[in-house]
Amino acid sequence: MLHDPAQLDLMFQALADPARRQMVDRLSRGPASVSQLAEPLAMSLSAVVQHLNVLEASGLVRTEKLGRVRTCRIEPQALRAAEHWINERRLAWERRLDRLGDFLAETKDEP
Amino acid sequence: MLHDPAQLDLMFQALADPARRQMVDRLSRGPASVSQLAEPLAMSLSAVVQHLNVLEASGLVRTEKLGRVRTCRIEPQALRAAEHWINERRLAWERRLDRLGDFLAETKDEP
DNA sequence: ACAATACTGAAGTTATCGCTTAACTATTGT
DNA sequence: ACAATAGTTAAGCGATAACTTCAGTATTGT
Repeated sequence: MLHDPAQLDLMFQALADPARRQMVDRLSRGPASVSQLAEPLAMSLSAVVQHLNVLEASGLVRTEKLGRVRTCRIEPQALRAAEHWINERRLAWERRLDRLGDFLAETKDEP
Repeated sequence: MLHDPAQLDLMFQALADPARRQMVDRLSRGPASVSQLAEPLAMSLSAVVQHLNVLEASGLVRTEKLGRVRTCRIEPQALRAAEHWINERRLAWERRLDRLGDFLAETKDEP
């Protein structure tokens, strides 16, 4: 259920923005509140919340609110899905190159 | 030289569009001309060329023109760089979880 | 030489993005 | 009770993105 093309779309779109990638990077070192995520970013808290919503909609980040603080954490399964998409394409290409190499090697010294 | 944040930015931005991912997908099965790339896409050839330029600027695709046909192929190194970025963040998170698990296991049955 | 092919480039349009400000709600600390 | 903290929501705005059409340029096949 993670290969849903619509979800993949949201994930890559989410990763396309440098601020959002910075947020993911921060979260890869551990959970954080919204203000903690915002702290290194040169933009309003409001803007950060909007980025966070994009990340959450994409499935890359999950958040949980306790009292007045919203704690955010990475969803590794979603990261894995994006990773997997790229990996499959790259491997398909590289396997193709290998087969081509074999073919050339076999054909080289023939009658 | 592949971890240049600007290049990473271009790559993720390039992958954010479904049409461009479809083009990358097609190219993962082997080189193709611009028209071949355009064929399954419901848009003008001109639009495809624009997408292709984005892909090329990002380093994900390399093209070469012979006569009147431009042949496009995937650049696996660039794909690997994007893959790597995601992988590092995911692993950082998972290692963190592991350490946390170890800590809890050690602390569990103590005086 | 002429027509068809395979792009290329510019201009214009519409929609979406990434922000800002401002006003608001809910929780917590004194 | 009051103020400070933490986040939310809506409106608006300028910039960019994803197209379109149309007019052009090389190349190639007949």
